Amino acid sequence: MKPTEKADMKYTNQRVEILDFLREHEGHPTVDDVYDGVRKKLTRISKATVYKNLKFLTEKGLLEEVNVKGVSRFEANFIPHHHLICRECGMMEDFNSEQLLDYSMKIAEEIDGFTIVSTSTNFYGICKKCKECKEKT
Amino acid sequence: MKPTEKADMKYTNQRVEILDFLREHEGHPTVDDVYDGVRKKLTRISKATVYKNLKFLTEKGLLEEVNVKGVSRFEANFIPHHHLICRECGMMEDFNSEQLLDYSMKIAEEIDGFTIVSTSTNFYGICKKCKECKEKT
DNA sequence: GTTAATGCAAACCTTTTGCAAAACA
DNA sequence: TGTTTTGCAAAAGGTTTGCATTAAC
Repeated sequence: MKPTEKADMKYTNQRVEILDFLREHEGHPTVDDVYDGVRKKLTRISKATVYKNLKFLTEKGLLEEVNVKGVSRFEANFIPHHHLICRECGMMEDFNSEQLLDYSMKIAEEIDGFTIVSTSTNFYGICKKCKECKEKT
Repeated sequence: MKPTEKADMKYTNQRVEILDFLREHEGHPTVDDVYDGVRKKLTRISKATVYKNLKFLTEKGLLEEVNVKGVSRFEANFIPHHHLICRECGMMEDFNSEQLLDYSMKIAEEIDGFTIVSTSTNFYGICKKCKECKEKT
């Protein structure tokens, strides 16, 4: 937990560990991933606490939430980026393109009646693994 | 139901009504929206049937599924497009930009190990309604 | 000391599943 | 007729909530 980010909230062990976990794991962890990870340090933490904190921290703007196939995933990454999403297995990977961000935001500026804060492009397709699997059959 | 689209499947009343409903309602209906809509014509349809068909039709490629705030929404719109999503109320609106699609697909072609089929950019922000609401307080 | 957060269990909501009956091709 | 689909109810996730206890400030 960096001292620079003193948001208006109580810094409980649970909250700090959840934030730290997400900052150390970039792979879009699910709630269960966070729960399992944090439980290694705080063995008595409850899943409800994880849920409550993930929601709280998302509302505070400290986390981003994405939903793939009905499951919430979280990230503490503040650099805007895009996603590669596999239509087969739901696998999700970050993908960076400064150009595309710039381009999207330029288009966003021209939209009326909607104040755009951020953009994110999802690239849907088939990942290497699933493609190889399919070719075998 | 257009006769041009004879996919390899049985055309039950339920299935046809679900497809027709989605073709007539462009506002990203939820499962419940579809259920309520279709039930006006087929009063005895079950929600399980709606679920099964939405999944089936999505796998057949006749529908697109998007997930906002943990709830699935469906569309029968085959023209690729983008979305304006309100961070406050979850409201979702279509947004078209041929330029952005072209640009994204051009970038997609350069991605290794992932076969990109389509792209979709989400513009996150605050809709007019929510903005006015917030300004009042 | 006051306020906010935790942990537990129960509740909730969305989605899936199993299976006998019915509908389609 | 053979196969797929339906409808019902039950189950299975994922997520939220209520409330007494505990921790933070």
